[in-house]
Amino acid sequence: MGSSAETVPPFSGVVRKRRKEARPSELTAAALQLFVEKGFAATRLDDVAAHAGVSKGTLYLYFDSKEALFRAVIEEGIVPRFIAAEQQVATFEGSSVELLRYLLSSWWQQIGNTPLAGVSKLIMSESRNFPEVAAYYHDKVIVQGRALMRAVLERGIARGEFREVNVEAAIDIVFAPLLMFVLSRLSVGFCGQANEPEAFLQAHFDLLTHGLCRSERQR
Amino acid sequence: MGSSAETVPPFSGVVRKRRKEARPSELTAAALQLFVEKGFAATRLDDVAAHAGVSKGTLYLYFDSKEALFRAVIEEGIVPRFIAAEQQVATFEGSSVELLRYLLSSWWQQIGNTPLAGVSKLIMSESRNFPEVAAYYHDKVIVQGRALMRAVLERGIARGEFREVNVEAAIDIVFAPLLMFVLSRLSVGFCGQANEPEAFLQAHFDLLTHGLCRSERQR
Amino acid sequence: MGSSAETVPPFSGVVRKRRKEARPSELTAAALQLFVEKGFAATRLDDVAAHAGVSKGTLYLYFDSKEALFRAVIEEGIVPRFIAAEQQVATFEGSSVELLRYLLSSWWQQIGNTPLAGVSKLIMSESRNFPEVAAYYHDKVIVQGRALMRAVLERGIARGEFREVNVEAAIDIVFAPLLMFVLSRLSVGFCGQANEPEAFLQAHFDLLTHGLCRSERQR
Amino acid sequence: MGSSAETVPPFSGVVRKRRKEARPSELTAAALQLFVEKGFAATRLDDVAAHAGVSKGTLYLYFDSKEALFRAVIEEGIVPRFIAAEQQVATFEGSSVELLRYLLSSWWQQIGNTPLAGVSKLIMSESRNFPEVAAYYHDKVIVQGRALMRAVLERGIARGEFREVNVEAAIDIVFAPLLMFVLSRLSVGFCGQANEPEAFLQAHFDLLTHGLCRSERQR
DNA sequence: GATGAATGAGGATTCATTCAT
DNA sequence: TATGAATGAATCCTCATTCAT
Repeated sequence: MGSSAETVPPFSGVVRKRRKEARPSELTAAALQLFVEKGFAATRLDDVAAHAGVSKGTLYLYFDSKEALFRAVIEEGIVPRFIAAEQQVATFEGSSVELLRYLLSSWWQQIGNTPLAGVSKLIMSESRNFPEVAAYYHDKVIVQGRALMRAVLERGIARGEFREVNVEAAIDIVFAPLLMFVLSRLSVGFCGQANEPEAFLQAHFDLLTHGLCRSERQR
Repeated sequence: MGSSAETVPPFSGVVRKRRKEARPSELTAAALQLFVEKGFAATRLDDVAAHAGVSKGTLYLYFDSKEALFRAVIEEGIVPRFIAAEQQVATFEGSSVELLRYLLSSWWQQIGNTPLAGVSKLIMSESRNFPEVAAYYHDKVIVQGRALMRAVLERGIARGEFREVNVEAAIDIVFAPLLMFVLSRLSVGFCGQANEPEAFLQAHFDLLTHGLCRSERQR
Repeated sequence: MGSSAETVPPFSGVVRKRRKEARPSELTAAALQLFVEKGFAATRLDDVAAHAGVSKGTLYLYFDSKEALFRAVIEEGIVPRFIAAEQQVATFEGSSVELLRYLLSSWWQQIGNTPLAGVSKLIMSESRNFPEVAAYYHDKVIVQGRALMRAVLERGIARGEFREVNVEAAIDIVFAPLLMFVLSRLSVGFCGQANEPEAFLQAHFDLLTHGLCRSERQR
Repeated sequence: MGSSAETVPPFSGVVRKRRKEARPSELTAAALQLFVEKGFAATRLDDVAAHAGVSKGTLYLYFDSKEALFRAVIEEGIVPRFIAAEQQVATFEGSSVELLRYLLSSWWQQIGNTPLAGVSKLIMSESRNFPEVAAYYHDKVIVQGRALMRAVLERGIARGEFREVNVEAAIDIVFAPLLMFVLSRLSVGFCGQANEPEAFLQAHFDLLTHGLCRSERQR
């Protein structure tokens, strides 16, 4: 099989590389860290190799090029747990507020508070340079994630729990503080309190559900 | 400094030696665009020069190095209109909701919807590579901006218009959707509807003030 | 001067990774030649690499910069054989004239008539541009060499063989014709007879010991 | 006028440049100083212009190129006083020792101890890069100077004042300490006592005429 | 004549990529 | 499979040279 797909394979192709299974995740982990820290162009493969404890040449046993490594980092960073999550949303029994809280909390624990959060920054920084990768990420993550949140919001509206808000906008507005918090952490204290995630999450949830205003007439 | 040819070069056929004063901002404008699009490291100075309509060497008449150009881009992108804004906040007569809307709307019109928005993305992407620049930006922009928003929120709370929220967190939460919207636009459609800013802003404001939930008991 | 393998690597098919230890001195040798010929600034690293039979980038595997290469050239060009020589001077049994002749002859054979002579020209040409390197050379070579010659002259004076001359000046005066001869060769026939070193050395020695004048009363 | 002298004029041509007379000697003086200090290639015309107190462009009013400036520096640095000197040698009445001393002393005062001394260093450093200039200098200065010294030495030998030395070698040997002293000064203390020219000259003359050895039998 | 902004070819340096071991 | 020496294209930066003023 190594014979055919030598040249640049289509990004979303199935068989990108022999030895795909053998790819040490140390390599992509090291790459993710450095790409997030310095950006793609400013990261040297020497450094990636050093961080992973291998020699420079070894990288090329597993990845055809720096760009292929980038793609692998993104691919590997995509957690396709959406189907399970969709199932949970569909069968959730509690209130929509509880469902929302559960979802945000899950995201934080499984992505936002892990190295995977870096993928978000990476996509944001590099998407103009790698449109196909960005498109891939968009389809696999953003569209899916938005669908999930859309389901939650529509559930709440349908059940009379939520107001009839602009759902498409609300999806982004709900995610935005989490993403900003994460991006801020990966930059250099973009936000104010990059140190108390729990309090921040709690405050976000509180504001989201209650709104800022004290009572009807203040609005 | 001649009276006429302040901005656009006078349409005399050839323009050798335009205005030495105007040149730098043409260069930083081109640089901002490309830095935002490709990132600092991936931007070639040749390209910057070409975009500005000058030759490579000309850049070095105004900036000592690529890094100095980056610094200039950030510095020039900092709008120190905070003092005036502070004054306005201090003397504002209307409700805090109106004040908040005014502030967000102003930011959108004067920064978010202009090329200056790129500076935010730039800082986010490159702050790890340029800590001093990031620190400078932090002091001049983030701290100031947060102070402004803090004043608004505290005003609302003091006047009984706003609930007693976690102010520090709220500051970030209020800004986050605007920033994400902007970052999304500068990336590749990170959010969903990167095309209807007004609706998005309106939805954000609505959600912010009213909250998601229909009534007290839903929460 | 061997006919065949001057430039071409030994006839094993390909020569990747020769001897990592031998490489640097091949590079400095090439660099010395070109630095002497063209001067530091006018020498292109491309040329140095080509002369050494490697590619441009290879230079940077061994030297951090062009300046580092220059320093290495000088350092490698320093022959610390002074201690042995000092010993010889201290224990020499013959006349001081013989000792002097021996010393000059040694210098000629071991330095003046070898590529190392180029180091002298290099130091002379570039010392203003590389003060620390010049200082290093001064300490390691000039001071040591002068000490050696001083010992010889003072020996001769002490033993009544030499007149009581101005020793410090004499040191330089003794060396000057040798150095000039060498510099002349490396330039473009600065002196007259750059072709008969032996005769020149002999004439210098003769003049040095006998003086120009025929007899006492001519002076 | 731009039509005629466009192309590279032969170096020794008569009409090299219009405006030759008008050439401000500040320019060549500044150039000489910097060429001697840094070498030709490492000297920036900006610096030359700044040292001369003019703008960069002004240099090109007087010299077609950097190389032309170099040529002018050398040309201007050549003191064609040899004919007068030859006359003096031919008609000198005193002893050859006195004549020799007079000559060395004159050289020191008129060249060695003036900025013109730099020309020697320049020629030595750059002759390989400018063979025609070196050839020109050789013909105008070295050949003439050697002829002068040859005349003195042959006069002394003919009159029985000097021993029958190897004249061609002796010429260089006589000049070498002076040149080295000068080169040393222009470098960075190549010799030992770059600070007492008179003593050095005296010592050189003493050694030259008397020789190093105390008496006949020491030799 | 004089200026200095503008140019762009040239050279130092970096780093992704290759390949013999 | 793993290595790291070697490569050379790409890019930053310099500076001699030009030319409109």
